[in-house]
Amino acid sequence: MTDQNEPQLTRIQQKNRERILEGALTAFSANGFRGATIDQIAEAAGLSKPNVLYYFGSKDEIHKTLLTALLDMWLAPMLAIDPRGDPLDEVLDYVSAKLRLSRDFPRESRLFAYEILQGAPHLNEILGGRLRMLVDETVAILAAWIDEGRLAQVEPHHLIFSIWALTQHYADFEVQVRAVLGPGHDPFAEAELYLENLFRRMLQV
Amino acid sequence: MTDQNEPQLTRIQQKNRERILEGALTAFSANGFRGATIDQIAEAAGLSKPNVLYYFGSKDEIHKTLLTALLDMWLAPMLAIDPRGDPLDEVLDYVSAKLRLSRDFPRESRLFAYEILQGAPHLNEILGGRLRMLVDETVAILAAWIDEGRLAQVEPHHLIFSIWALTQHYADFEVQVRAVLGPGHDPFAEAELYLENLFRRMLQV
DNA sequence: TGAAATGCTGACCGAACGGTCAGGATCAGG
DNA sequence: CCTGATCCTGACCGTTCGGTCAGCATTTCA
Repeated sequence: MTDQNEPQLTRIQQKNRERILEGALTAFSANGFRGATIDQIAEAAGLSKPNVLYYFGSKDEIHKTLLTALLDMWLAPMLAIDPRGDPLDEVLDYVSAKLRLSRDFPRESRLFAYEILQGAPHLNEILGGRLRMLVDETVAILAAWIDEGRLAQVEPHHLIFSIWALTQHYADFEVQVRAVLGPGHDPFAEAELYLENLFRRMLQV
Repeated sequence: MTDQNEPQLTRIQQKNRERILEGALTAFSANGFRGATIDQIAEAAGLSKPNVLYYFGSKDEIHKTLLTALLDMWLAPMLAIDPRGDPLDEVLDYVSAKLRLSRDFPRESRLFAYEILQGAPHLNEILGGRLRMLVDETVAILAAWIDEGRLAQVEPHHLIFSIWALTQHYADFEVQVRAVLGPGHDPFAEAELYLENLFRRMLQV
């Protein structure tokens, strides 16, 4: 039972669609949806503009495809939280994993940031649907831990928000972070230490 | 010695420039620089497009004027940190003030977010210049407090980043926050409690 | 090997956009 | 009331952009 949603793509289709999405990720994350042009995407992908539109019907479709394809990667670390694990370790692992995503996939982070800033025109139903359900499950786990006295009393929704905010900040506002720190700093390495300290202090009972 | 940088504006100039900046703030914060059009700005300001360009030479000039005019408001709470005050109170007051800015001026917050995401093309020299100096001063205050044992040992730069990240998140990602929380929540009121708790736990010695 | 399917492109289109300009309306103040 | 400065606009311009299309090239597979 392999995934047959997109009925078999040819070798060329597979390669070129991938190239386009890769180029589009660079373009969209650098300039936002309206700021990026199909020509930019085409050049980054090494294809002609009409050829890009041969594989994806419109600029919008490329954008939508990118966003939905990336959502899973973005949400995966939250799913990895194990209700049977040690509460503090689980949260700290989540923070660490999310920070690594920011470090290794800043373009993806910025893509989402643009989308949410814009008012999430493409993700609106997902935010209030799948994402909200996923968060609710995680909130339930956290609430149980707190009830059992294994985690300090904090509001679980906002705990999650704070993890998102703090980790994504280092990708989305990287320019600012680097400018303020000046040269000779490794923002992500420092953030790792700082955030572990922060959440440890806040969540230890 | 009144501020005479802009040699006296007429009554009409003053009113219309203000209208344009107000309309531009709405347009830019909703769609980003490239996403906003001069026509949109003109309509929001209740003026014709050529008239907008009569007061500001270009779209870019409007944007730049907005950004620099807003910077002071945005940085003011950090300047209000008093080295002679109680360390924890001072930090918590700063957090609270910054969160109020997010609540009351979300458009301004989003405007900056777009600018930084873009790579800060208009603010680059400010980020590494005035902002960095301002942060360095605040860092010095925080470091002194930490040295004196009046604040827990945390890296001051990243403390400031975390305040920015956590407070701005509620303005910039408001759509996501509301979607995940669902109806019947007051994100900012909850955030106030949560963040005070967070920073109190983290910073108390 | 040949023909059908797939892949690709140059040229082009219409709309949107930033910006200009000539000239008319309005206002300030002597 | 007159005049010069300020204010405002319709019409227009060149460019950019998303998207189309006719037709040629290449690949696939029987």
